[in-house]
Amino acid sequence: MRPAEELRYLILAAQREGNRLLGQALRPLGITPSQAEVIRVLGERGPLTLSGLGELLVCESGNSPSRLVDRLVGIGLVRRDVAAHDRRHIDLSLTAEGDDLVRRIAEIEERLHQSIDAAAEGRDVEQILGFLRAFVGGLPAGEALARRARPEADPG
Amino acid sequence: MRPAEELRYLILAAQREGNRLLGQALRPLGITPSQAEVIRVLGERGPLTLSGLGELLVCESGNSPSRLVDRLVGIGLVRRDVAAHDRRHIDLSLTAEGDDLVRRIAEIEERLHQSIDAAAEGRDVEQILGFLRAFVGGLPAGEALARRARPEADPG
DNA sequence: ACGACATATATGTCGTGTAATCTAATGGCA
DNA sequence: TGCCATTAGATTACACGACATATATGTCGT
Repeated sequence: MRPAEELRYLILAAQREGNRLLGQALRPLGITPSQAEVIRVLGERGPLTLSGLGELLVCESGNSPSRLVDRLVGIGLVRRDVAAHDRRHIDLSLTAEGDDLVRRIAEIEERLHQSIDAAAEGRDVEQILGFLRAFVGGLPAGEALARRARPEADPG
Repeated sequence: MRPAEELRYLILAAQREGNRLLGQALRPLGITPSQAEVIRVLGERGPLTLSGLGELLVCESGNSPSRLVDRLVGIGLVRRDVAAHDRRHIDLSLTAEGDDLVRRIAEIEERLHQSIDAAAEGRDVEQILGFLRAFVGGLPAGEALARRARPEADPG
């Protein structure tokens, strides 16, 4: 198997296993990894419109994250209000209950990040970051992440 | 954003965008990326039982890939026969039509691999491979890939 | 009023994880 | 030998996520 193919499958495997581990860790909170991403983004950048949120999410890159948000509204973690100045827009913000989760999510994610650090131990992380940034650069999910990780550089 | 977190999201972004690109490229063949993985594995290692196939798939890690295979049987690319010696087992093999697809899939994947090579240009691929292998080592999807990439080392 | 465009929602298909269930084979034991 | 519990393999149901597409609705320029 040529290196590029192994790399492709390794990325698939890492994403799937990481998501599975995170899902198990988040289960006591009653939310999924994608839902946790929404809550964390709203906690840091909220309030946002639906499409504004979509531009910051790595999951659910292409479309508006309507259904994802619907479930969070359904379980009382997110509030959605029609914007006064433009009724096409939806203002999304965390409820008090959602706000409480932000910190607990961050703690759970931190444990995952520590296992990532362990795998990166003794390796040149810049090589890895550079490769992945080059691959996703210009693509929707990559741009969303760039807006999250380097918000000042956002020309939009 | 700390490096481990960016790494996590970069892996998510790369997997999603790569899968999206591959899905578009495979669309003319009428199959999805996961289905393509099944066909390539059956082409190289078939015939296999359902659980034997499951042990070689990076997608669909935990369970038997019944549903995935069902769709391939439905569109006439895979044949399933109950094993004579043990009726719990299912023997899976490619139909002639499925066999024809193996090469065309390989060609499409090759173009994706070239864009992976482009992103890896000038970078130490061993650093990247090492990190990802360490992260998924011991986890189901990582083991499946190890059996694929390094079949001789499979201890059974 | 009309059309172009942006925004929001709805839907269909597929993929994936979990868990429960079904069936077939196996092994222990009277 | 016959019975039963256990194990293995496969299937199914449910929920969520993701991509593509279609549709409805609102805003703005003309």
